[in-house]
Amino acid sequence: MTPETSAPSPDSRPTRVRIAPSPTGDPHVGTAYIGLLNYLFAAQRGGEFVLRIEDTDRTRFVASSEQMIFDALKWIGLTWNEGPDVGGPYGPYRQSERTEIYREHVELLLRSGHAYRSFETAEELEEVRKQQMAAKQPPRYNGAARHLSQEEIDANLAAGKPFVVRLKVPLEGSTTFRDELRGEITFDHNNVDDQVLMKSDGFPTYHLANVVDDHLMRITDVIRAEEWISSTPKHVLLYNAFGWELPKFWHMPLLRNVDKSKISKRKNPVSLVYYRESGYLPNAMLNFLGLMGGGMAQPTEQEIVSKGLNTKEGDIFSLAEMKERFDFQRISLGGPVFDLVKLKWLNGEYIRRQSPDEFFQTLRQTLFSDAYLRAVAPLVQERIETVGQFGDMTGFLFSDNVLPPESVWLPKKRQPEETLAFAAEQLTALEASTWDAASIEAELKKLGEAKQWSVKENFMLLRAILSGSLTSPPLMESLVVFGKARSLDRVRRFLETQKKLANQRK
RNA sequence: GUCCCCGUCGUCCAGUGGUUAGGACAUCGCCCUUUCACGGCGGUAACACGGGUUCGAAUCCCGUCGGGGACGCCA
Repeated sequence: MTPETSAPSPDSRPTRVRIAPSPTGDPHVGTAYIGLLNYLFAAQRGGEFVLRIEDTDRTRFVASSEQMIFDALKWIGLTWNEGPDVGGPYGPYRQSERTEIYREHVELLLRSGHAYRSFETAEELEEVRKQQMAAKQPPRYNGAARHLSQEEIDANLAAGKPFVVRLKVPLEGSTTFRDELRGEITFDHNNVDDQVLMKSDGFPTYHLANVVDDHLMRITDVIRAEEWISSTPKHVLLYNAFGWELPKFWHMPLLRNVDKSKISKRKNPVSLVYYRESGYLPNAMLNFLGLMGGGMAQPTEQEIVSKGLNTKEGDIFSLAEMKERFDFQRISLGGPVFDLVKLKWLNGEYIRRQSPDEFFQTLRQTLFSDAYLRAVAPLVQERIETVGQFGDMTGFLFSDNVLPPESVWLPKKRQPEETLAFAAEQLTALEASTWDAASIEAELKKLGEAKQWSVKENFMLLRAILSGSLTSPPLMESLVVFGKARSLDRVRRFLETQKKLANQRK
């Protein structure tokens, strides 16, 4: 293990960091947050920032996601030196294109006795896990396959039985690693599971792929979210098994919902697409993310005086200033709440600082872009008699705060409670739906049938939530044009508001 | 439940043994203003608790409590 020392980094390798998003859906604010941190870290040390796509999960793979991630990161102003789109000397940068590499490395581990094949099915494991939970035991793999004889293994292999490869965690002892922000962290090996390294479909899990890639890509500092701390011992064990030098680990605090739980789409808009489409400015978003965790030193009294700063200026800074002053050692470890109220204030500051022409350009590029107007126009062309009526019909597509009164959203033969419950179901159905008119309609109808809601009741409720009115352009088309991220948010906000109102009445 | 991490106003951050515990957002009041917003001024509001260490603890140590994360053939 590395001896404890406060001397400058023993390895004089050039700094290389990476962001490794998984293309499973919309680009996430957490990705932007960790991306920003990695970007700054590299920029401050003259290092390289690598973008690697972790697409080893076939079941959750979303084809459109990768491009959306690129676009979203570029939108907030981050660029990378190496990645699937720009190439680089350590490619390929898509894990699905590196399967041969992982196969070779698994073979190495198998041969050196650091890993073993395991033939249980996912169902069998699930069963065991349930029993363990019921018996209040920690849910863990029991290590049965460790004891398979070579004959048994060969027989299973010959029979074509699917298998996974697991890490053989030592039964005794513990693993200690250094977190650059927290100091040493120790895990007893009896609390570390025999992690699956390669799935039965031949794809590696994150744990194997990230270690192999980080090493091969010469990553010096692993800057990732705190949720990874408990699997870091597995990674350390892997580095040791391969005989590789450890990178430094920096675990960043997790962004939180208002209730302090890990930020999630159920409780907070997390899609960068949502923020872009709702008219948040990219530099405001980046500034806000820089505020999370407190890595930016506040300006000193002298700076405030010499630069003539307002007191609130301490919270307002650009990417360039972050490169200059952001200090990783200052990061506070309490998980910061992603507070939309403050984000909105910050965004307002940025809007007010734009010149009239800049603001005009912002409008033309967002809410009044040609693309958006082109999409909205066909919804109303045959429904209006003067162009002046355009706003009357489409206001909800240009508004942020649409909230129908109960007289509008409550169907005649329904109670408020069952209606809100159904709206929550609609939200779930919409979340799961592909975003085109036919798919949305099918999902909603399926739900209506299951819950005994007529098509009319079903669609009118959603129409009321989306448009705030009983009259609107065609529902499905409106949803499509308004966009998935914003539509979901509108339903979510409707439900939250009604919940609050109900609580007030009590 | 087990393991790990964390703990200053409602929220985001300052504070690294001696401060009237500071700023920003939010909130409340006043001013500006035809309205709203912006802007200006002011107020309410926090060291989770209990033990130590020390002349002195928000700051150091221990415990309790609280919050969070992980415990997947997801990342």
